[in-house]
Amino acid sequence: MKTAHKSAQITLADLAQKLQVSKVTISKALRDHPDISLGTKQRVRTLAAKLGYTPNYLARNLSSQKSGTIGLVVPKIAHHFFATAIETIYDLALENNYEVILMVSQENAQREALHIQTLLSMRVDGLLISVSEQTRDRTIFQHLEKLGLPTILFDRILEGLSFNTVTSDDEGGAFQMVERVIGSGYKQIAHLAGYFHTSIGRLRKQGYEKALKKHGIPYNPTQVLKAGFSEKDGYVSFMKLYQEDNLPEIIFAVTFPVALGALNAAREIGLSIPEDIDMVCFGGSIYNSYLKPALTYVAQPVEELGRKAFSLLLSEIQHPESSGTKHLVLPTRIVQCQTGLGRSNQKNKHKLT
Amino acid sequence: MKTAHKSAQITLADLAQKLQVSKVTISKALRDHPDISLGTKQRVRTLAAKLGYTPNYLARNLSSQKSGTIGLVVPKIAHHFFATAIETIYDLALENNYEVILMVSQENAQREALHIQTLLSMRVDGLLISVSEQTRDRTIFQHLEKLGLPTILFDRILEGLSFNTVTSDDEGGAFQMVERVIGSGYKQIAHLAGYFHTSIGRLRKQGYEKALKKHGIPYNPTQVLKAGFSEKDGYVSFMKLYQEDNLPEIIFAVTFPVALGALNAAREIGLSIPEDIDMVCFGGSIYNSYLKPALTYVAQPVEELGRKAFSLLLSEIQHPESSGTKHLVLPTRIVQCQTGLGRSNQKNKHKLT
DNA sequence: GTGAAAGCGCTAACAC
DNA sequence: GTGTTAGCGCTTTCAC
Repeated sequence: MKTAHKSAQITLADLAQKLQVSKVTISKALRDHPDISLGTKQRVRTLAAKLGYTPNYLARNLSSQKSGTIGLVVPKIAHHFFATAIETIYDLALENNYEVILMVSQENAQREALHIQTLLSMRVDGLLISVSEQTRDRTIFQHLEKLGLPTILFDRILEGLSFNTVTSDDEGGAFQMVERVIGSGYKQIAHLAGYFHTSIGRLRKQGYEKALKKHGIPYNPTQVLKAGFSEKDGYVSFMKLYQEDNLPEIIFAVTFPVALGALNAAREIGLSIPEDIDMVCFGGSIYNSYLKPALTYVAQPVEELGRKAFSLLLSEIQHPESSGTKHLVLPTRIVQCQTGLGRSNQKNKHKLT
Repeated sequence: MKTAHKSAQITLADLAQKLQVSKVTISKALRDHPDISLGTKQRVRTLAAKLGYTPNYLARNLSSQKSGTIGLVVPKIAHHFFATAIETIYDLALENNYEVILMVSQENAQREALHIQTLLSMRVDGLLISVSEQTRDRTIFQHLEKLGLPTILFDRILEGLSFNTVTSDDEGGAFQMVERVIGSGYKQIAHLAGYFHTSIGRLRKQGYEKALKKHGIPYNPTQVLKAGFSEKDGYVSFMKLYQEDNLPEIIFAVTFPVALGALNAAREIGLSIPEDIDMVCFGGSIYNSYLKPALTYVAQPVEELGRKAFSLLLSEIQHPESSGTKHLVLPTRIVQCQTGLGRSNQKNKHKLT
């Protein structure tokens, strides 16, 4: 038999009555306010603990006009980058006495807008957002801008707005990687790209392009496939190249999941990597080292990114007046594994045309 | 230059004033209350949209005494099982007009208790919890019981409490897997187990034990290593077996991450799988198919588990009086991949002692 | 159809 | 040190 739920929640008034003092005294005692004597504090706390009193967050924050809460919006959760960033941010929030409310847009722009609305209605003190791959409509973001709610965009950002941002060096990382690949002797380098309306998609492609240009390799638009950031996208793009008989010597995938999808497609077709076709990507995973072959990739400073995003947000919350938009770009580095080592590693070419 | 934040949040009163009606009218109009005429509703909504009015969740829920929010507490986020469960639950919540507040305990019991407290103070309508591997102190759970707050434990549960639970058939799945392994000709089967104070740890070990017993294989305590559920634990346990010169023919790991850690250790030592030592585990991952070898594993009905947990919670919230504790146990199935196929696959034994 | 009054549980400002 | 008085922004009776 269960106790009816409603009846069980103790309030300040209950404590006040039991102790024959006013609600204010209880409230102050519980918050360790200097006004209250030690003895009273003790008695209050003891009773509160005994009765299992839990302050009502809604009432407290409504009354005090602050929430102690930040909103975190990410496109996905089952993804090394976001899972790590989320954990970092949770840790920092805990240290700084903030609660974080996490919302997952599932790469869906409508859902993203909905979640931001909810967070707004919860009156969070600030927002940390990594934009979905589908986001084109900026209405909700402009609304945020107008509100002046402290908001940091991280990793996947929207340009041309006044938010502070923290990103990896997407263009530079891609450039470096493609340059290295060229250095390994490759000339036909396909790019399984992200959408170009998304910052990381466009920038990584730009890095790719610049590296080609620098080394006098012509840009071949049929080998740049614009799609999303998921496994499925990588699979589809690889298959498209294959069906068009347009497979390159090496693939540079825009994200780790995309590379995984491509790997999967290659395996289905019966091509082995890196012998038949080589592959590198932007972004890693804890699972990469277990792959055969482990992919050479551009490593992002994920934790650093989470930390910077959080601390920027914190300072925005604490000093709302400080002007001047900041755009932090954190350096990436290449982690050399078993791919991208060059044509000498290829036992045979995949096409005999 | 940013607008000061505080000033920008519109309230019911603002709308009421602009429209020269009372706050109540606005409130009702916004909630589509039948009291209000269509014309008024229209005017109210138009203005609200124009001004970017966002109802204050805190005030609304404090006043109405319900939150429309459920709390979700999981041990980890970067783990296939939880990531999937979380996404499923988020989807269902959205469909049913609930917000979910996610808290991650990071396998830390204190943090778990803290988070449950916070959720309580947020006055969530119900709780979905998967218990951390470190949880021994049940105080907070007993408190929940006393409160009568609708609470469902899923996957990692605590026994002997009155909560409804949803789990995979941990014992049955383990039994089946070990029986199959025995059928493949193995006799020396080590179990990298979880903590036995955790439901899944104890039950999976029980399944392992029962299968051995049924087939007349003596239980060897030195080959059952009690540890956590993470990669690190798998690594350490494997190394321990190795250093004690006590490696078995095959390993049955309590979770996928544990298997991964063991895999890692094996690789470091220079043992190949499944040739030198074979390995299977409980629970899969989207990355498994990319492993070399892909591990044969006991698949859990993750989404189903999330769905059932959510719907149990919903019915508890809606019919708090219904008594009788339910313990749903969902069947698992074995996914045969490239391991656990038998000694005929082993090129050579790893020990020549 | 609409609105006035009361109150959700708490905190802030100011007395005493 | 402690308590009184007013709200926070909203919803809920219950009149009109």
